[in-house]
Amino acid sequence: MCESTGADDNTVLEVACHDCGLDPLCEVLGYGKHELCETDAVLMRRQPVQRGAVLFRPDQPFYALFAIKSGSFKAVSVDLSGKERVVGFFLPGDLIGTEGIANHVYSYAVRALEESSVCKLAVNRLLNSGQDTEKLQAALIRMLGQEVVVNHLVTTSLIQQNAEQRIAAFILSLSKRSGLRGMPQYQLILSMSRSDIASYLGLARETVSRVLTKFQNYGLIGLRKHVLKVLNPEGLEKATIFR
Amino acid sequence: MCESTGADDNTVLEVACHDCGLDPLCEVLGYGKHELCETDAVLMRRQPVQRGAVLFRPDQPFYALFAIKSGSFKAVSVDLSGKERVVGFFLPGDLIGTEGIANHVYSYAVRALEESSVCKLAVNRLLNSGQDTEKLQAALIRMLGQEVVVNHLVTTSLIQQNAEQRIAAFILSLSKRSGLRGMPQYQLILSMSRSDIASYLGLARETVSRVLTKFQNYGLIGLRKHVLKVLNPEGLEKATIFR
DNA sequence: CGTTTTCTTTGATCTGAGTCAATTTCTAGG
DNA sequence: CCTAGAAATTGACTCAGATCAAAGAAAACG
Repeated sequence: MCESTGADDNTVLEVACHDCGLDPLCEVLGYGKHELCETDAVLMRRQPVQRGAVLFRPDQPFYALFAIKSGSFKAVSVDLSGKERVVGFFLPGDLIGTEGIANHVYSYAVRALEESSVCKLAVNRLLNSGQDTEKLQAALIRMLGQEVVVNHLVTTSLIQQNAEQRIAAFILSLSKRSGLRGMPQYQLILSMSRSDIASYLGLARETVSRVLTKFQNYGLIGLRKHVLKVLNPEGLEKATIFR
Repeated sequence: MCESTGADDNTVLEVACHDCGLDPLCEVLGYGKHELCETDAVLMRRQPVQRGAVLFRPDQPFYALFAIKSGSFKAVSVDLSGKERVVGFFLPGDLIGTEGIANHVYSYAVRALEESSVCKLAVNRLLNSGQDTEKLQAALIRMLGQEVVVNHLVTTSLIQQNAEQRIAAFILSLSKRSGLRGMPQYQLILSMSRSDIASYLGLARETVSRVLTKFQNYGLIGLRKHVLKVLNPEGLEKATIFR
């Protein structure tokens, strides 16, 4: 084994492979058992990533998919007017880079929000890997199909909602994703800044701040520094509905 | 041949197959040459659809992908609060139903906005079709990958924009899609109602109305009934940027 | 450890877009 | 062709959330 996570700090939260978005492919590849830490490996597991490090930049040729093992990332793209916008957050188990499959280049920059680790699948080496092509393709189809579903849900809900609804939905989405990946559902680390959240949700950072304190006053959440506790999930759920 | 488009009306605008989103699959299937109009066919081409007719409803089991040959459709879903929301418009060449691939059910209703025709690919019959599975899968991957790219673009842009920017971007997106599919780029038919546009963009229908007249006054577009002419594409492009 | 810089919160004000209401225009049906 | 109902436009008013401003809390760094 060559796991170099370093810290045996028990606060490091990792997804189990069977809860990860890349799992369909890893399964076909036998979890890369025979090629761990080889530089030319198709699947490289648990690569450490420093806080602030960049996985890839826009217009860089597509060469790999990433799955987050631990930590978190943000996706940033620069729009036509030159402004930076956060276009996504990624948590353990999430899949990064799927747009590159059709585009052949990445379309945004992805930056680590904290000390993290990723599994890296070198797609360009996949076809020469001697694996069963049909199974690989089937796995890719499952993953892409899932991606389409999730993206569409995000889109259609955010556009129609006001500030409170967006923020309630944002918190619940973090919470649900975390739970789905076998991690604590009601205790979240907001590793991104308020400005990042605001940019992602299309709000001013002052609004994010105000709504978060409002939610605290209502007892929906507890927030201390960057640790967010979901105290009343049903209440938050209702907050996403009423207008 | 058994093309039953009926009307030889030369105003009916159709995409050519090589401009269609379903083409990667149709190509593999040899465009269904040998099975036109068979009821158990894998690929059924140019099925006529009445104005107002429904292709599928939410929660209905996934069984087919559709590609629009002519006409237009809207996707409608009902949110948690019970309100109907337009979540997408489809033009000739667009692919409908991709979310069903992973979900196994459709997630919204799709309704024809006018007299239309579609090509229908019975996915459940695809695997038993005796075709080369590897090629079929590769085609599906290309299509899904494309879908991921397009969806993400739509999402991230709409959320950050004000009313004028959204409407300018909406018009340009219709225009570009139309041009991309080999159809007139600067003369569009707005087959959907103002309310539909408003619902899709997350605006009030009065706002859509006001902005459209503003754009007319600025000479960016010409609008008579449901025929929209893009008079100044660069101007519209700028309108998507400045805030 | 103190200093600087960045991030966050809170308050005051302003504005874009929603809502309500009244016409006007379009469409479908007889 | 006329008429009823639906869709679209236009105006007046209101309010959610942006912007501006300033103070307070954390993080970064020599």
